[in-house]
Amino acid sequence: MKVITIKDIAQLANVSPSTVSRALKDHPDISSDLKIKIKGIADALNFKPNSFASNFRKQKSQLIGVIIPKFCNSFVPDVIFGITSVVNERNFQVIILPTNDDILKENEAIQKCCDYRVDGILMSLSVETSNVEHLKTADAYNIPVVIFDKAANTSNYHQVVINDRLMAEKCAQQLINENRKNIIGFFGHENLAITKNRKIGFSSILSQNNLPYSIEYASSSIEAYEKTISLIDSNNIDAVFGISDELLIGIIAAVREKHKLNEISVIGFSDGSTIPLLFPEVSYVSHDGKKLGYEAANTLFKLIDDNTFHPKTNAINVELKIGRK
Amino acid sequence: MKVITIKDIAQLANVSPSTVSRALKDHPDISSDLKIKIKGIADALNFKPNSFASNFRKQKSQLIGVIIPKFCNSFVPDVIFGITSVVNERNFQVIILPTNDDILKENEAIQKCCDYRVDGILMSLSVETSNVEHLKTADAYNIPVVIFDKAANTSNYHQVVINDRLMAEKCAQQLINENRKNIIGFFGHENLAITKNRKIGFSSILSQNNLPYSIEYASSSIEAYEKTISLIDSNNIDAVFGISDELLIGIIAAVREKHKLNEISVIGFSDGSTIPLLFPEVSYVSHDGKKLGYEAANTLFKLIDDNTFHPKTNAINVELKIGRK
DNA sequence: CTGTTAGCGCTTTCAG
DNA sequence: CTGAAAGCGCTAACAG
Repeated sequence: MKVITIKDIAQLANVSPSTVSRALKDHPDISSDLKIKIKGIADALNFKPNSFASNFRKQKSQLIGVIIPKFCNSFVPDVIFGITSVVNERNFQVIILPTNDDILKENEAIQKCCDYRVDGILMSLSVETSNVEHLKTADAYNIPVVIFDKAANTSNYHQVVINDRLMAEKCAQQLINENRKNIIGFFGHENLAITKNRKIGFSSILSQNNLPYSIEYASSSIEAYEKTISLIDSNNIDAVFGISDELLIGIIAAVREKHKLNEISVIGFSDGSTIPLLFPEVSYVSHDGKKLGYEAANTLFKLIDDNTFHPKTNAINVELKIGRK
Repeated sequence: MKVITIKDIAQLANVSPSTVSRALKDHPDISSDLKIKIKGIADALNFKPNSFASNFRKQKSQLIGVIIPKFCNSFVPDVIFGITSVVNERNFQVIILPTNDDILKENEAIQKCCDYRVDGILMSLSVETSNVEHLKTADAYNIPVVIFDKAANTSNYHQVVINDRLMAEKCAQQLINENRKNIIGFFGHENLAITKNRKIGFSSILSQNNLPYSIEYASSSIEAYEKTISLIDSNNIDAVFGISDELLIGIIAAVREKHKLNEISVIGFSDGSTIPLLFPEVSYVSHDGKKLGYEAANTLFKLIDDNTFHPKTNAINVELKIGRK
């Protein structure tokens, strides 16, 4: 079956292609009679404009590039869902480029976005990324960028993050309120601003209160699980903080296996999709990925619509939900 | 900063744009001296071909449309991850179009894929979709389609699914081996082939063995949780089957709250990302989303490369992992 | 081996 | 109010 173009309609209507183009987008210059006629023909033939061609002509792709390290857990998919909702609303499409936490792939992804002439980039940094120099490529193509979630501590780009430090402080404060005395904190990769900021918040409050605590690192559920198991065996811990759903799952698995769910307080950052229903005793900072996605995408569109908009870091509000004991 | 085009390079090299185009893609007609010269200039100017333009010219987008109902859980993201790996490997990009389980949006999504002239469509059906007539649109544009996971029971499209019926049979058989007598099965939306097939498998084995069982439906963790709570209160159930991670989480939460984890056997379909670590006592059919994604994307590329390839439904192998008691 | 030319489908001045 | 013509950046016949 042949795909209909503007030319075909023009021939049938005995007008020029430009007239068809104008009529179909309700250009005021075209008489309403002609509009009706042309639209009738277009409908009859089931004409759909080739958005590829029109975007090419307009030198915009109507594409937003989303660069992420991984799909892990439900947080990232939630963010993507939030982004996609906003982006589709504006009749753009999202292309997703995972970097697998590899800075080389991150570079390639930025380049791909430029090759595809995306109209904007949303990016969450890989653990290997300590500066954002490689985004200069996007600048050269005048593509606006918003960094979300895994951000840089200093950057000249817009950033949408959650208030990591403050919320980690609240977690620590909660453990103090519960009168915990022997606290462990599990964190992710040290390169990431979210690790740094959450660690600062967590540590500072405990130090101020002269409470002993120790810092552990883990990069998977299993690792967090194994470390927690041995910590429970060797120390008399009474509280564990986990920086993400992934680590919390390992921590909880270990605490449950050791039958310590009533004695050890577990707290951390979670999207609230799984843990609260299964373990209502766990307290968590509910970081809603969708909300972050909405915010990041909206910020990007502000930038697309008005490139005089000034770069800033925008922390969205999240809540600490106290577990039921 | 100006974006470099082939023309710029042609001027600097004193050759025609077509020569540049050919030289850059190692066309055998071009002398190697000239190739070196042209590539040198291109590198020096940091030229990157506008893939948008070249795709337009070649009438291909290098885009694969992925139409999914939701992002829920980690299964779908895993599938997308699998798809993206294969697709990126081939230098294509993925665009994701969520339908939110709405058949109207599904229609729109198909149309969007056509508008964007994607080179292939991977699609998982919405719960509202009972036939695949609307895919005719894609046929009209000669866009190959592969349906994955949430498939139609009869269709003329390629399908990549897991062997739902067989694996549900194995689950039922496992409960029989465990000598369970009072079994509940939780299923999702009745429209979906995966529900139908898993229900048939589950029911047939239990019926054959003259075991009583009852069928429940739930569309969220909470619903499964609430129904399980009241079933435990009112019946003397000793086993619960759940069709997905989402339902299993609700079921497990209820069983745990009622302190019945040792008495009630829980079994179902899961991606194995969360449940096994937290609840090693649960048996599950490990349906690996990545594998499904790889398979679906590879099938699509076979179709793109060779459109004489015949439609068929391809069930990938999965495994039942028995929980530790 | 290299250049000329036309054109992918659409939009948008410019001219009438 | 409508048409003619140019062009987005690249590719590929065709010609030499």
